[in-house]
Amino acid sequence: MKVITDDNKIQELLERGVEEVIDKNHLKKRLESGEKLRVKLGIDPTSPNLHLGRSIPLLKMRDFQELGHQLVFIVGDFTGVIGDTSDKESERPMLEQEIVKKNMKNYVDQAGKIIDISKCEVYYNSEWLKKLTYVELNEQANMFSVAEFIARDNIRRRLEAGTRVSLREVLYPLMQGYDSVAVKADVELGGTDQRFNLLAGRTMQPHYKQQSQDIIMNPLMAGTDGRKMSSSWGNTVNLTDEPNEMFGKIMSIPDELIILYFTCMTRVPMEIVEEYTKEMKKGENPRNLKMKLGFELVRFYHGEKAAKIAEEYFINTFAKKQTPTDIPELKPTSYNIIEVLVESGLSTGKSDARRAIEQGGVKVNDEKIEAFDYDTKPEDVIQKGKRFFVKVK
RNA sequence: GGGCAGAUUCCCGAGCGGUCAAAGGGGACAGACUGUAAAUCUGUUGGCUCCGCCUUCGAAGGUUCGAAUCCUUCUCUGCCCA
Repeated sequence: MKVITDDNKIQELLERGVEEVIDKNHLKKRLESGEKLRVKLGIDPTSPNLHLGRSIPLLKMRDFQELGHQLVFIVGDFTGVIGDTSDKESERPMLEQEIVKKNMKNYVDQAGKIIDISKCEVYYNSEWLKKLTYVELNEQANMFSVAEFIARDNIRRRLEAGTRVSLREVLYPLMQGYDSVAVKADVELGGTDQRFNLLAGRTMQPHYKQQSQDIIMNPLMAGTDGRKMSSSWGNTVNLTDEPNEMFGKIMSIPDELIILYFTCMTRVPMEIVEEYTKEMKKGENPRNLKMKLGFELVRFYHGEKAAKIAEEYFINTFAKKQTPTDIPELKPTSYNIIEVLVESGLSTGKSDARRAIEQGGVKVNDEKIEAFDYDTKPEDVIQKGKRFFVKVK
C-alpha cells in the first residue's frame, strides 16, 4: 500500500485528539515525505477491558494505518509480569503468562473493532528484555541522570508526599525506551501521563544509531463522573459494554465533555464536530448532541442497528418514561416485593430493598409501592428507580 | 542493622476509652426538577426477624463495667538514619 501524503489528512493526524507532538515539525516532514513509518503503541496486558479513554491512541493508530503506515504493537508482558513480582499478590510467572495471553486475546478482539490487526506487527517485549544483562543495563542507565527522573512531576509529587518510589519504577522508562529501539519505532503514541517514558525512547535510540522517534500524546479523558477515566474509578465506558449500557453511560457524561468526546473518540468529520460546537454555543440543548454522540459510539462498536435500538430504548425509557419491551424475567422463590427485589439483584439486600421502597423508588406495573409486605403476581413488572426493571414469571 | 509512622465502613479520609454503625468528601442508590442516566437541590448509603438486635475499624490475645480508641504479640505498608 502506498503512503498517503494528503495535507489535510496529515494535519488532522497531527491535531485531532492530540495534546502534544514532539517533534511536530520533524514528524510533519516525515509524513509528507511518503516514507512508510513504524508507529508503536505499548499495550498493558494487565487489564482485560478496553475503555473509551484507551480508544483514543487506538483511533490515532487507525489514522496512521489509513495513511498506509506500519503499526507495531508491543505487549508489555515483561514489564507487566516482572514488574509486579515485588508485590505479594503476584502469582508464579507461569500463571501470569496465561493471564497475559488471555488478556491479549481480549485486547485483540476489542482493538480489532478499531484497527485492522492482521496488518499489524505484534511483539512481546520479554523477547528482548529478558536477554539483557547488567552490561546493557549499565549502558542504558548511563544515558539518564537521577535528576531527570526525580524532576518528573508525578515522581516529585510522590517524593514530596513521602510515598514510596521503587527503583523498579525508575528503571521502567528504560524498558519502554528500549522497546522503541528493538522495533525501530519512528513514532510512538501514548497519553500525556506517559511523557517521560515516551521521551526515554527518543533519548536511547540515537545511542543505537537510530533516528529518534517522534511522539504523539493524547489527552487523558474524563469519564462519566467528570474525573479521569480509569478502571479503578469505575467511571469508564468500556468497548464491550452492551449497546443500551454504552448509550446510557454516554448520556451521563457531563455536558462539557461532549465535543471532546466527539473529537477524540470518534472520527465524525471535524467540520461536523465544529458545527456541533457552534450549535452548543447557540444554546442548542446539549442532550441532543449527546444523543448523537451516543449513537455514533454505539454504531462504531456495535453497528448501526444496535445504535438505533439503543437510542430508541433511551428515548422510550427515559424521555417518555415508558416501560421497555425486553425486560429480564425472574421466577422468584417468593413473590414478596422485597424478596423479588433482592433475588433479581435490583437491590443488594433486604435493607436496601426496604430503603428503595421507603424512598418511593419502587413501582409495580407503574404504581408506586409503599408496603413492605406487598405481594407481586406473575407478569408483574417491577421497576426500581428509573433504570432498573424486572418481570416476575 | 537501627529509629519512626501507619493499617478505619465501596474509595479517600476524620475519630484516639463511653453520646460510634463511626465526621467530611467522592462514588453509588432514591426523590424533586429537567426536552439529558447533565447540572442543581434533597434524602439514603453494614446486616437483620428494623421503635430492637447482630456483625464491623489489619490479625490474635489482654486491661476495663465498657475499646476503632489503652497494652502485648504478630502480619503488612511506608518514611528516615546507617
